[in-house]
Amino acid sequence: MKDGPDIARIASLIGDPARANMLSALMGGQALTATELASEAGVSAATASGHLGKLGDGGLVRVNQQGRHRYFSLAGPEVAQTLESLMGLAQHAGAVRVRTGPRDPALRRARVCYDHLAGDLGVQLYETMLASGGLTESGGEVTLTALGRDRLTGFGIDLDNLDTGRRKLCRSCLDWSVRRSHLAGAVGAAIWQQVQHKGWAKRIENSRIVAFSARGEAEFMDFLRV
Amino acid sequence: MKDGPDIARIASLIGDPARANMLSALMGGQALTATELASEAGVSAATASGHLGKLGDGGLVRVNQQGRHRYFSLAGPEVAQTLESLMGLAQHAGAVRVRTGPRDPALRRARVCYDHLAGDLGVQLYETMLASGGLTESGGEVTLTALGRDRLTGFGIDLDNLDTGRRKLCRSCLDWSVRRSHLAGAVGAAIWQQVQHKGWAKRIENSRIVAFSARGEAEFMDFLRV
DNA sequence: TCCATAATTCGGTTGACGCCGAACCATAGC
DNA sequence: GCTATGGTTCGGCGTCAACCGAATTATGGA
Repeated sequence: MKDGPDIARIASLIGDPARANMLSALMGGQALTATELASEAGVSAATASGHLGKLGDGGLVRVNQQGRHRYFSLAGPEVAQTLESLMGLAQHAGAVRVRTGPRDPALRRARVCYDHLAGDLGVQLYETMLASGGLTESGGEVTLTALGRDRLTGFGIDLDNLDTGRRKLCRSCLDWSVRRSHLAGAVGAAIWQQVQHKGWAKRIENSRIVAFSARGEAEFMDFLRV
Repeated sequence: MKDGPDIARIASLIGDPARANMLSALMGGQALTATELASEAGVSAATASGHLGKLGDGGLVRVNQQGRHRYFSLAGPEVAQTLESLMGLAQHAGAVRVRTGPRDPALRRARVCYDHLAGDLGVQLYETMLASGGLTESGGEVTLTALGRDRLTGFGIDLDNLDTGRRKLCRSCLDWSVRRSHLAGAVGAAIWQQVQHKGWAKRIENSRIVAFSARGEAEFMDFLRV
């Protein structure tokens, strides 16, 4: 009633089913057009437009005009993190959707979280990088070591180009399915890009699930073990 | 529309202003009665009762019957963490309440977050414990070292009694004002208990602000420096 | 036993918001 | 220029949920 940020305002933004569906869809990390989001949410284009306006005002999504298309994406990693956090709560409260098909285990194994890898494999990546001394964590801050930089450069990631200062290089993000952290931030995103680029894995259409090829998964595991 | 936890359900629970006020009040960590929460939210007892029922169904609050009073508290640390996360977003989106009085700096300096210390001092505690080797962090898991256990025992905390397995001993919690982590979990709660017990600080009535005495703050700082 | 206080349940009102269709603006391509 | 398509704005409809007062059920104390 008195102090602190106005939490109800943005929670109610997320609290509408149509908007929540849109945000969930955007958790895939891709920018989507208004009509795609409308179909994702199951509402008409007019309704979707209204919702997207509100999400924009609330600072939850960003717009990117491109010709006559308007591409929407999450406003930033903090938004994605909050959404994951909410998913964790919902999961815990047993409020999973009825439609929990056989795809669910795959979702737990590997999925895309905004713009980086999550699920079992994402957590594994993060933890082995810590254990092998490529990353260090202190005070909630995650940083690359010299060793880690070397290894990523060898993996084909151009770190100098990444470190624009606009976005934190490394960040830990709590995983709703595994309940441990995985690697987010610019480096997390770059790794996911590279994994796709090498053909090790790709996203399943219209889903957050990441499918590794047999060979890709083996190579990924090798990369972890180094 | 299809997969994952039902995020809209619980977000809409938090999204109602009256309920959000109640939850914010419970972030103080104390259990409050239904009437106290009603006045906190500015609604009638009847309305509050309805809200509390919903919050209970949604798994966000726990009830504790004591005589003819029913004490409500947050269902767990995950709930508190999610709320802080939402506050961070709201803060970032500039959606702070109009009523940002002079009390705000005090809130940033030291406050109680559910059942442990937050704000500048909370973050400082966490970071010096990491830096001095009392804590280690790995894969999002925070653990006490032998050194850390010694120091806490010397501080007057009975760790054996704390480690019931029911609750994680250490956990990092993202701070919405400082945007870095502070120490939560059973140990975080115990430290806050002990700080109060030693008379170093106490909560301001009906607020999350923690007021350190001059002497108490000095002693706290000494404790950090060891 | 009886009264005061905490809390929930019920009925009815009201306002807010999500929804759509249709009309309207903008861009791209011919 | 014209036309197709993406997107927003407007008006009106319907529903849902928050709200309160009053009645009802517990509990504790005199």
